[in-house]
Amino acid sequence: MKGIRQLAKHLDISIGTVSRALNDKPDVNEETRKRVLAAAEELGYVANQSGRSLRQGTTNVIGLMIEASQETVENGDNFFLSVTGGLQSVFTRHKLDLVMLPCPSDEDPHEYLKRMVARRVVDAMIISATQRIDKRIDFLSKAKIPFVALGRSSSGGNYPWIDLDFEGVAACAVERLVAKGHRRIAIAAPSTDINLGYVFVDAYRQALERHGLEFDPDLIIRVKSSEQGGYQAGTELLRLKDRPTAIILIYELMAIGLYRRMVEAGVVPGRDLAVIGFREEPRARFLQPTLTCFRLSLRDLGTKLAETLLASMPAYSALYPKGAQNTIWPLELAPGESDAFTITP
Amino acid sequence: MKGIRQLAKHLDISIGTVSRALNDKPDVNEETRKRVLAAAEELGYVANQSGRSLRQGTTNVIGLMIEASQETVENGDNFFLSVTGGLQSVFTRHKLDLVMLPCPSDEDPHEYLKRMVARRVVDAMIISATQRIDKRIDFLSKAKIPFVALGRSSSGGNYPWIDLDFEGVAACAVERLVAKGHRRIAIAAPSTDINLGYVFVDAYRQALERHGLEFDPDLIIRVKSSEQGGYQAGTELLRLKDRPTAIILIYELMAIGLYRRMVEAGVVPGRDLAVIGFREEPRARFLQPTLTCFRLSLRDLGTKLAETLLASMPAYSALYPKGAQNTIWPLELAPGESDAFTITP
DNA sequence: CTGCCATACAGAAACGTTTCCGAGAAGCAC
DNA sequence: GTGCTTCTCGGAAACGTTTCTGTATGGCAG
Repeated sequence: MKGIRQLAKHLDISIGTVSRALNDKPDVNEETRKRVLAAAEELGYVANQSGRSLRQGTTNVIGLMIEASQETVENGDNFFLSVTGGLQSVFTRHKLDLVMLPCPSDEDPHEYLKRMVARRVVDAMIISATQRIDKRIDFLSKAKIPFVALGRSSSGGNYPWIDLDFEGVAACAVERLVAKGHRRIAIAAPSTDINLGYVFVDAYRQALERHGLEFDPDLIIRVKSSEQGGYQAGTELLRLKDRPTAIILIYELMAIGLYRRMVEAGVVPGRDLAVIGFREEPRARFLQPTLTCFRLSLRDLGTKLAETLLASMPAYSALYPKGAQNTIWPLELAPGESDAFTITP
Repeated sequence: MKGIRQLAKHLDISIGTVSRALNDKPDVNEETRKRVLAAAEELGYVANQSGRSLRQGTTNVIGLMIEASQETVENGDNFFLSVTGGLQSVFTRHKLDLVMLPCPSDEDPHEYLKRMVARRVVDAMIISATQRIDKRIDFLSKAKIPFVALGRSSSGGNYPWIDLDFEGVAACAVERLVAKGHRRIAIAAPSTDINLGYVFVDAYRQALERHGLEFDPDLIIRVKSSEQGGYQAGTELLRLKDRPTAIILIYELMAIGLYRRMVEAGVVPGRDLAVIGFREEPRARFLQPTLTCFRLSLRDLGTKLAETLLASMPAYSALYPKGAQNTIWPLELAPGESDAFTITP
């Protein structure tokens, strides 16, 4: 005989009363409640989660699914750790715990998700790295499991998501460069398999057209989102005839590699080539000349994710009014020296 | 009425038999088992984890605790994701699931651990970023919760841990440099608060003494384990009178910053200064000249961690014989060009 | 036919918790 | 005294699963 029963016997009180006392339910004398709390503290009693979950049909655990994709591992940034900080700042207010669920690389992410959800180990899910067509979204919608996605997708119709403001960033970057007289603006981006590689480049194209500039497919340099990719992008850039005078990097870590390649070729970033990076990256912060880039708080993004998720959960939706369930997350321009290069006609 | 009961009714069989069929227990006709499995697949039945945990007293979940500590953040996500790959390769064989438990930065890691364990949400724990004195280890030992630690500690007496072979690496690096004629060998390391900053430098000192070289405290450059730290280390190095001819970097990411500082000063790594990095880091892989460093497979480290843990769990110890429960994980020298610089007397 | 074993299944208890239902006691108005 | 709340608590059911115990069946030896 363990658990709440022992605690009840120790207090000579029924287990029902003990349970109500511990869970801040009414129908329990204030003095009794104090006695119970004191005894629980003294005996180190903590409710068994399995029993509670079984009875309540809820686990009070939110899952953050993580794919150990090639890209994630290679980039090796603190993306998830930073986001979890924001998530937890919200969840702890509601006694919800966050667990990160790493999908084994040899298991289909969709199957993994199904397994985790079917076993009822979490109440709700946060998924990221969404594909343009993502079976997980269809599944979660149909199974009526509360979830929120970091990233848009064409799947599933209307569902809660948050995504970065690629359009805004691309427009801002292009406008800034055009204002400095640039006409041939290259862009380094990953392949179109990845949603970002598609959406961002499309936004770039639209921005160009708004400024009456022709869209030259040669100026799209498809490389990996890494330092090495940046180095390769530099090589590609140097090879282009009628060389561009500016380049937009879709992932800022590329800047480190690009700088290296430029220095090797005697091209000085900021003086001979304007460079703008997309997302702020701590490791690129010490570059000289400093990089013009777009900044966002991953922690704040995390809190917004959490709030969006809770708003979609019946038990919490009262506290987090169900406004727009989709958010385009804005980024802030952080001007640096890397795009100082100005074309004077 | 849901779950196994519905499945049993659908098959017109008792729930006991269904349960045994699903769990590969004896006392069930082979044909019946097939029928049950087929029906479960058809109806999409998956056992509710709460019910199962409650009955069995076991959750089949292993927790990997993650602290958003200084060191962790610098390592980045890829460190843990690589390790989880190895962990899961073992766990999946036993139908164990891995969850990562990120300790909120505003909660005491020890309290967080206690909470997770007391609620019986995991059967066992993997902890990392161990402190020289670590309350978690004492707690887990006393509570008889199976666990394994990545990193040594002075706490808790005899407990299962795995740690990297700092001594071996320091000895090998020093020996290699001494053989090339170097006499003044600097080392860039984090502060002694971090276990690594203490143990590694101590091993370096011992290695020097074995070769009859004097230990000069000025040659210990205390910087952060980051690119920026490497850059600072470069500045410090250049300032030293009787400048060292070689430097050992305790974290390879420093090399990127160090290289930059050296190039700025007209010092060519590998030609004018010998450089050896401690741990291989994908982000530093493209450096020129290539870095001499020590390599380890994080994935293999993960499998060893998992095996060590399972060996300490009664339910699995038969399969993973309890050998030495402590492992000094060896690293492999990956020779590059960065330490080609040789002193000829 | 009896006795005995092995096989295959049904039935029920148990895991620890929450929550529903009912009831005793006390207070108050009539 | 009766009737009606209000407060506090005890008892028991329920959550979904695993596992223990019992039992019917059939085969086989005696």
